[in-house]
Amino acid sequence: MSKWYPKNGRVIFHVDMNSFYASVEMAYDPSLKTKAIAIAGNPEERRGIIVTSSYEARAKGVKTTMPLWQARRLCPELIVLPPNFERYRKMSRELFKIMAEITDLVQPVSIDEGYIDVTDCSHLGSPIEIASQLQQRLKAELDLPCSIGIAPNKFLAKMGSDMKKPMGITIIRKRELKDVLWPLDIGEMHGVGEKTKAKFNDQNIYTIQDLVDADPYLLKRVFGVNGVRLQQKAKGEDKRPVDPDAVFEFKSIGNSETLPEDTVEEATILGLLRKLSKKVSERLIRKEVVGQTVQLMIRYYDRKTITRSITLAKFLHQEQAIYQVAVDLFETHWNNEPIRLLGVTVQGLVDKSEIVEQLDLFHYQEMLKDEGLQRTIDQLTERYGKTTFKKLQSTTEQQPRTSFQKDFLDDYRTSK
DNA sequence: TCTGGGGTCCTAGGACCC
DNA sequence: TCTGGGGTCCTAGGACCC
Repeated sequence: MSKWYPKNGRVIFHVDMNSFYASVEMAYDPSLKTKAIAIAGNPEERRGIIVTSSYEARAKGVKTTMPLWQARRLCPELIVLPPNFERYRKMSRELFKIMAEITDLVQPVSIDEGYIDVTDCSHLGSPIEIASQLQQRLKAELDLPCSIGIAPNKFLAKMGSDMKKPMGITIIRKRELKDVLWPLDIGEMHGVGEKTKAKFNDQNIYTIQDLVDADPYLLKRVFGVNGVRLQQKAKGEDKRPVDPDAVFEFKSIGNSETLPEDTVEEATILGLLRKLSKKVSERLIRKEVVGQTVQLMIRYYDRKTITRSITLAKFLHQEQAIYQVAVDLFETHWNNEPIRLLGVTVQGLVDKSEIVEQLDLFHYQEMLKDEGLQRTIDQLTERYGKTTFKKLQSTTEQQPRTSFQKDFLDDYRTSK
């Protein structure tokens, strides 16, 4: 083992692509290099925002999430491109393929960043040599710049990759924390956003050092488990492993869309719900998963946002089924005020192969449409309670075992 | 002329079970 | 007839990240 590797402990990389979407566009069209460019959702529409921008644009004050019109005012020569996600996904696959040549222990965390556990890669050189080679390869073969953080755990590696951009390599060692990490503003910490920063400030915590020194009981009381966890990380402790399989463990799949104009028009609304349901269904089917909960999101004209969801007795993945539930939720919960955005998400995902019972759409239709049956279900729900009713309904449809279940089944059949 | 779209995780309250 | 307390599931909302 090389002397570069600690005897105990790990060596983790965090690889972060620099202004990824803009860099991909520049790689495709080199004439864009050195120009101020930005990727913005729907450049034609009034509600576009900056998704990413080149360093030239950033120099003019253009920032991510800034409304497009504001960016154009700051930087009139800005070249605005619509996002080409197909292109970015393809590039993403290429760069993770290159990372995977180092080791299998690669965990993508988003389209443009990932962790690599190189603890057992000493045969390839020192960590800094491996990182440097990786960075050069990504630049040479894909024409994409990246920054790499090297540290004994994920959190510190993540903080490291953020410190030198573009094309930086930063090593953070445990013994250097007090010099390189702790002086930073608490808001710089990964996992601390605007709200948490303000809350920390209320407790007289302004730097990461302050968090390290804070009373753990106070943190637990005011911030819950998150406070304690953040303090652990600030101290440089983070045991989370690099998990190559995490990327396959989807928990939800959803699509949402802002309307060109706020609307109360049902035809427009239902049209969008249809479109969103279709998109979600296609993604579920492509990933070979089914879900049990459908969530509808409504954002009103004043940005007030509500979510309403329902967990079904069966799993679903088909467009028509998702659409019906979404419409049902919509009809029930819409307050008739103008709508800005709609979203449809399917949660509680399970591999399709794990589901014995296949969902049939008409089961849900039956429940909704057959008035008589619906009344029966309502009555029985009232008699047995909602949770119990659902449970009993599914168990007794197979084979009742307890006397309680048998009684229920009698009720169920009689009233049916 | 404000502020997109894809997610994850945590919390808190209510219903219900035992 | 009144009353506990632990645990799970479901739902809604919020914070955060890229």
